[in-house]
Amino acid sequence: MVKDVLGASGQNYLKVIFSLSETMETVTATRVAERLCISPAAVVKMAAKLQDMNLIRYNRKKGFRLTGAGRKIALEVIRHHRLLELYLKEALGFTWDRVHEEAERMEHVISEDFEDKIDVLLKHPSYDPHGDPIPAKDGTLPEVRYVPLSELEEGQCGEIGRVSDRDPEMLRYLGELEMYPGTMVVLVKREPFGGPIRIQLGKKEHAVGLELARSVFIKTGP
Amino acid sequence: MVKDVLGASGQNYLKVIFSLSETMETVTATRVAERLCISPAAVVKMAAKLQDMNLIRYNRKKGFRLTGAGRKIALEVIRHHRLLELYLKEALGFTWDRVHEEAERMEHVISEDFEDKIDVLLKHPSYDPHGDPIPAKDGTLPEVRYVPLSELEEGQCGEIGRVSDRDPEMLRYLGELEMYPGTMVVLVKREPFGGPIRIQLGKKEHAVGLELARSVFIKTGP
DNA sequence: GACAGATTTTAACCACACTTAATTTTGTGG
DNA sequence: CCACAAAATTAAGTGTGGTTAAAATCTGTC
Repeated sequence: MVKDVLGASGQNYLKVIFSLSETMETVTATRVAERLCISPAAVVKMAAKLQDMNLIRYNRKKGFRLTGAGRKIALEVIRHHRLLELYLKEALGFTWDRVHEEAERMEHVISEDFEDKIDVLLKHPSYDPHGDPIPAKDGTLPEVRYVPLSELEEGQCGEIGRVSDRDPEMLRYLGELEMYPGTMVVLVKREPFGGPIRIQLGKKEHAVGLELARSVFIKTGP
Repeated sequence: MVKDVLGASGQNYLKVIFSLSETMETVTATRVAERLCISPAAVVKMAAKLQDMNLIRYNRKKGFRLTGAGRKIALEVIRHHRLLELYLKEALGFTWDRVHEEAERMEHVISEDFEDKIDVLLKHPSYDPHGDPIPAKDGTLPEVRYVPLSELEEGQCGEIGRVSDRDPEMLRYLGELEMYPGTMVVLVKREPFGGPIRIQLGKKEHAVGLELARSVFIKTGP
């Protein structure tokens, strides 16, 4: 497998660079460092190595960009991660707030054979439990463009497309509110001055904080 | 988990020391080095560290001995390994010659939660696909004492208890011969001068080499 | 009891992936 | 244009887990 030239650490850099690229135009060393919880110095050092291996382009101004080879590896790792998340939930009964951590470790050690087997068992799924798209084996990634719940207009409704998987606490809370991908929400009212956002789910109404509303992404009209 | 004070490397030392102890009275640094495919020097160095951590006792004469804490960790890792082997075979359809390698990497990253979940799914199994006993969560290990097929008397028969899981080639070959744990064999004749051993399985007779016969272990009478 | 040949251990070194601290670069307000 | 803070980089050091080569220690034989 292409990625096997790299240790778990290098794989994580590529994965993080890829996902940061989806949100930001320029991915700086400092951003990567924050996401990986390491020092910027370490990132700069690894950057040189990854550039030598032709997996990324890096310069101060334009930040990190993945090369074709780098992107390929990033997608392989992300595919592992998301397939594992779904597998842990569906086959082993993990709750959705626990799958991220477990997948984070397993993604670097499973073989391609393992990957293929769970892919078949899950019937070639396209989305993980948090609504993130699972890259196909050929590197294709379903294009999704959601809008944060916090950006919805008052009265506007939509289906939850995905939720941020980074904070288990938040996931547990979202679970209590039954805010899963696929659920319909209506933004009832946005209280002013950083106040909560009132939303309706089915019959129930809830008031959720801005931080949470920024971590829930809505599939708006076609 | 107790073992989490150690990296994958340290865990492997304990695992290897444990399993070598089952066969040999004194486990020397050189034996451990061979098994781990590293230099004896590396083993001696790690030995000092593990001794500091109170996981082993080591001296030139008596070799390696696990302390209570060391044994506990070794059994945790072995439990992971064997549960994973069985899980990979039963739940994911891996063939028995491939499970060892995969489990070898996964055993160091799965959580206790993962362990518990596959244990339940497999209905608290006692043996892995090669017939090796799976340590219980409390550190209990079914006592098994088998005799190598190569030691059987001519005409003696018995049930295959376990086979060595180290060589995938051999496992594939054993699979072709349908020599799985649970299968009954009769030693028909032992050809002299390091010659093959003729055995009978069901209706079929085979001639197998000494190396193989030393890797298959027979459950003899009670 | 000396000595050859294995083992075992020590020593010096390497790669990896991080750290902190000091330095350099860069973008911006005054 | 200059100073200054923030960001990026370099430098030096750490811990882990390996290597090879040389030194020390055993072991068995004559």
